[in-house]
Amino acid sequence: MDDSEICLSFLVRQAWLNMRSAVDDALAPHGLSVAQYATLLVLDEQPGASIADVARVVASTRQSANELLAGMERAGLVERRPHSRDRRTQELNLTALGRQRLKAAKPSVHAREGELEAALDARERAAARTWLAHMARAGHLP
Amino acid sequence: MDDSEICLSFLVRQAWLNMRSAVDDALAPHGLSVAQYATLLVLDEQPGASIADVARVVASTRQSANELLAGMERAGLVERRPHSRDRRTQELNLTALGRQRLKAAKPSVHAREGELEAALDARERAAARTWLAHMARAGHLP
DNA sequence: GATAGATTGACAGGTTCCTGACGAGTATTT
DNA sequence: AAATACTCGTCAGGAACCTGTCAATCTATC
Repeated sequence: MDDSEICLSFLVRQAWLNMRSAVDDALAPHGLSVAQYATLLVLDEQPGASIADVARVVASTRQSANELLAGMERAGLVERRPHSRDRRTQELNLTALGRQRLKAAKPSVHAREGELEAALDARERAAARTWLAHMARAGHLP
Repeated sequence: MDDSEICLSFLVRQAWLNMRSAVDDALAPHGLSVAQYATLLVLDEQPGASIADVARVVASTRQSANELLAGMERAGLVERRPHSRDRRTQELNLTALGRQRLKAAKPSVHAREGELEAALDARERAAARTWLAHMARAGHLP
């Protein structure tokens, strides 16, 4: 295939774009964007996290996370209240609605992703995962 | 394994973000952005392509490609002239400068990418490539 | 304790990319 | 030949994200 000439980065980009739109489609019926879904995932695993925490986990910036969370608060998905000990930060927590939406959306996302890689065998899937995990982390050590 | 809990898409996103910044660093000395480099690659392989062609290959839109190409024309990297047969479209071609920049930058990009996945063996790299190629194409059938 | 350094959330401004629409030109159908 | 349906490049406007900066606050060192 002619993809051998093309840069490896662009192959990763195409894969990401394609998966993103697939997940977006799966998320649309639940009224969530991909970024919002990611934020819900983070806050479900780390309740009480700060805006900066969320930004770090999703590899974004404090500002982007701030704007995103403002919208999510307006939608009643999350709740921000002052931190008990650190007066700079805010504690972020899922609301009941946020938890419910996440619980409802998660199977759809997993199903859509599984559907995409259904044609590949377990060995390739596992190898891809280790490859991706490495590429996501490589270059941060020096 | 905490990777099983996290969404697969986000792993791909992180890998793409990481590779993108690495390639960006490799490209900076040559005065090129990632998008410009991609466009140079496309026009080197398909001389005389139109704006819409470029947009299709890099999975972007005509408008984005148009803006990008306007800047590259200003920088003297590409040249746009009216198509000989179709009066709607423009023929895009690399200038001598564009070809020279591409030739100079390509080894840097390949070196940086190879450096990133240096710790992985050939089997994993090959499996990742087929996985990525599949994920970049899956879901276009319906 | 006091002071320097780092961190948090917010504001302004800019970049990049996208959606939607338009006129001009081409391809396809009747 | 005429009408319809595409496709082309481009303009207007907006969404998403980033950098740079700021005061307020916490942490660490002297």
